[in-house]
Amino acid sequence: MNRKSREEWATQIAELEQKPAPARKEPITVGRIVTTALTLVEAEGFDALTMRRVAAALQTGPASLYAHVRNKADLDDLLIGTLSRNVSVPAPDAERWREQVLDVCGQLRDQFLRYPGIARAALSAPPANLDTLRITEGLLGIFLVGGVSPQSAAWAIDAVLLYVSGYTYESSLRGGQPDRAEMLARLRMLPASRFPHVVEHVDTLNSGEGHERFEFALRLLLDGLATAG
Amino acid sequence: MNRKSREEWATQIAELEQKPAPARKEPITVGRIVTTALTLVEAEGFDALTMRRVAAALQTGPASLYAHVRNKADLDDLLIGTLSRNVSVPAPDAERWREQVLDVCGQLRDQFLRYPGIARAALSAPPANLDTLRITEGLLGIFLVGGVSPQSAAWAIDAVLLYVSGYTYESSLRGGQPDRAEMLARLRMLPASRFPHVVEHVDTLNSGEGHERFEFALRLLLDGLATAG
DNA sequence: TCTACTCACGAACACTGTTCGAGTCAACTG
DNA sequence: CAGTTGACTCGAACAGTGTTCGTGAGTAGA
Repeated sequence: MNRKSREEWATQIAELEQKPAPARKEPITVGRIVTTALTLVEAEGFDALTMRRVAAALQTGPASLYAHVRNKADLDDLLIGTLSRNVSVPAPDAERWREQVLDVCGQLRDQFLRYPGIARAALSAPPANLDTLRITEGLLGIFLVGGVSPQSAAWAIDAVLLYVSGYTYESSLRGGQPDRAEMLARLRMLPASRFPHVVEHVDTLNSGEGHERFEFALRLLLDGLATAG
Repeated sequence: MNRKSREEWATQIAELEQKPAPARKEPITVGRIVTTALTLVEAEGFDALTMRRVAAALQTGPASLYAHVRNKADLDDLLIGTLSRNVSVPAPDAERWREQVLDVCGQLRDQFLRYPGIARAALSAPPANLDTLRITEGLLGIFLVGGVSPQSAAWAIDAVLLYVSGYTYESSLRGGQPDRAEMLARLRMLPASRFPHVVEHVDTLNSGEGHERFEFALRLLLDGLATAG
């Protein structure tokens, strides 16, 4: 029994003493990572989503996450997938196809707005995600039953989803009303000589409560579709 | 003459020796920073745009930039402003207002595509930038002369600019054809039971050469405008 | 009981944006 | 002409980022 084993013996005893119940830490899973990440984004925004912070919330180090998730980008995709799984696509109804599209887009919008800034991940996400494809599939069915040609439908879906992501991203950036008041004040300072139309319609430019702008843009797209075939 | 001054004396002599022509380094200006940043983005993309790399290209340290630029976000704004200054807005022509809008959007699109990924900065940029407001002003004039109501014009401009940014951002992410072939292959692997429409129209979904999708979406918006007033 | 094998994770690496404070130089002022 | 002011430069550092490596612990199978 040499010196070294004496030390080991001592540490063993010490461990015995100070570990009454380490309680077998609950194992890390992809699901736990995703839900932790989502609550983090919901509370503090997408910029606060950090491998380190997710790991800390799970009471571990960042290295532990990489056994379940390839990348941060991979994690972002998982989040978008989870959000997409929360929108329900209705069975196509030829009479109400426009409203159905608006409904799906509205659901997606609300999901994105609930997690501020996450739309950036949606813009960066690869389009071959299974969960987002489910939405594409559903929209495609709705468009086709509405009499839209496959070509137009495909491109329209692209445009519509792009708009939803862009809209929600912008919305979550420009957060509150103070920002809006500030911008109005700045717009009023513009010289009317160089910006005649902007100055004249400054109030109109900033109008639009709730999601009026959102619906307006989407209806524009859909109405154009109906006329163009 | 103590020890310290001897050292100073020595370093003075050494400097005299080794500085035949330090050539008075050209001073850093906002303009030099912006052009340096733009060439960097053009060559390596927006993700490579780093204060350190800009500083290195100017043969200095990152701290030197902060005397001319408040933030990295501030630098991003300057870049967007510079790009916006490169698009020329035509004098409104009631007969051709739709084509004029498409023209302006096309210019903006080409500017953004030339500097891959910079559209993200456009999405994050505050809307009260003087240079982007010049474009808004121009578009507003075109819409109004085309008989569009101020309300619709304001919202349509928002939608159109948002679409341009989103489109160019996505385009510069999904870079080349290998990516596209890969995605096509993946789409073909989908089970037709769950994704009937996607599988059936897989080729249509990925069609669209050049900027066909771009023009399609914008025309949809503008045509809808014409009918909706 | 011994051996694989998967998972957890401390430590480190190479980055990032940003600040501080000391130093340098040009231009205005008395 | 001397002196001071104020703008500019920039080395060093700080706190934070994503990611990898190697070690170690625990479980499952032979």
